Amino acid sequence: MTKAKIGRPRSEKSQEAVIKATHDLLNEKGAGGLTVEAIAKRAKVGKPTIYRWWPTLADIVLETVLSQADSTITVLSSESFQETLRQFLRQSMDAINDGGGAHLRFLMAQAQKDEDFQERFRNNFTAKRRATLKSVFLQALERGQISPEQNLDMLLDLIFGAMWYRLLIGHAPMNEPFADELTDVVIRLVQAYPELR
Amino acid sequence: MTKAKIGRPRSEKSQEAVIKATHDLLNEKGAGGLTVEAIAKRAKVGKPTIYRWWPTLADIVLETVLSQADSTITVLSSESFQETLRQFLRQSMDAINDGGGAHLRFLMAQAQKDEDFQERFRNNFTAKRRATLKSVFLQALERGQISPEQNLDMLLDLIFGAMWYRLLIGHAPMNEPFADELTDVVIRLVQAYPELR
DNA sequence: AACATTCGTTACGGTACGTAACGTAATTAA
DNA sequence: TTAATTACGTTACGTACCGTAACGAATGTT
Repeated sequence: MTKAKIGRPRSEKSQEAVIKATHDLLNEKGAGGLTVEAIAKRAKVGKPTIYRWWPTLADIVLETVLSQADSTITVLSSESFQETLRQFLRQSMDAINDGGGAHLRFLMAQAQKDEDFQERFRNNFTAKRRATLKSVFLQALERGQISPEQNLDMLLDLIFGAMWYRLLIGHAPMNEPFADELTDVVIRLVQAYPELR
Repeated sequence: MTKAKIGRPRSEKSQEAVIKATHDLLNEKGAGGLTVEAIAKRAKVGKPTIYRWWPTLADIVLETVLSQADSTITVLSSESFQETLRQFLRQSMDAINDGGGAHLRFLMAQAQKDEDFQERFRNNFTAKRRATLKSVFLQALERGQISPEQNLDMLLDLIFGAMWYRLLIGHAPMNEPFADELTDVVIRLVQAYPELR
């Protein structure tokens, strides 16, 4: 309980206003055009207040993403492995299409220009997403639903890689057919040892 | 032959100096810190000269990449499909490790903030890389080396996606074991119909 | 010789950055 | 109640880079 702190407490109202303004600006104007000053103006908050709590513009966006991605994407592991995977991929893509794509694209872009932020992004977002999906595979392994000799990290690179690649390049949509096709490919991969069946 | 133009011709010396300065700055200071003014200063070239020939900083980097990626990565299709694919992936990763990684990371970052450039990047780089690898698959199909019912575009998303993902996130190295492992996964995928053998 | 185009230099207005200084507001400790 | 502490929003500042304009000099064609 580290509650009893001295001095004026942080304004939750301002914090939420910053998060909301960031969210709205990203969806309206895209990854370009997002600036600290625009956020401050929109949120009716002082610039120094923003810099007091967030080291970087990208960290605001990261918090914006974390404050909702955690709640929207849940793993329902009650059904078959194939269905669990399919739902995970569909949910991920839905979250991107429903106003999360601009956020992720901005984060990935900033990670390329700021090494320190790249690490925070990796530890606070990417690693957690990987861990979530990895647990799905591990559960399937325990249940004997997939063949045991898998390089799980390679599988994660393939799955998340394909999604990120589509999002970043923009050559094809992130829709349900893609989610289902990706599911089928993975299923084919993890059952690729017919002699074990 | 559109050669005979009136007026002072474009200075090849300045053009090459810009390309080289961009290349060096990217390798020395990374994707951050690269600015038009830094390039102009280093190349001993006027800023207006740069803006006359390149619409955007990213377009300079794109030309820098194209001026060498085209020559360094070649497909040798003489051997087996597996060997051809393995060599393609190894060459791609070698090019990234030998001073192309910062370039590509910068390009991908800019593509997220500039829609117009994203399209140029897609058409002039990504699409060509995809076409090159696709031709490898098509040749293997003609030769009967891989099973026919493949969604080639999905395969390309998986392969390029995994490589980009590793490069951008930076959670694991782009080395030969990764190239070989990726090769094996793809081989397993395209031969996943044992009843056809 | 006349013309056209590019060259590098210098200078400019504009935008966003990140911080400092200020007085005010809110909370805790004495 | 008063003092101490921390956060707030406003304003202002210097810095960096942007993209363009203006200029005279350089280099080519006709």
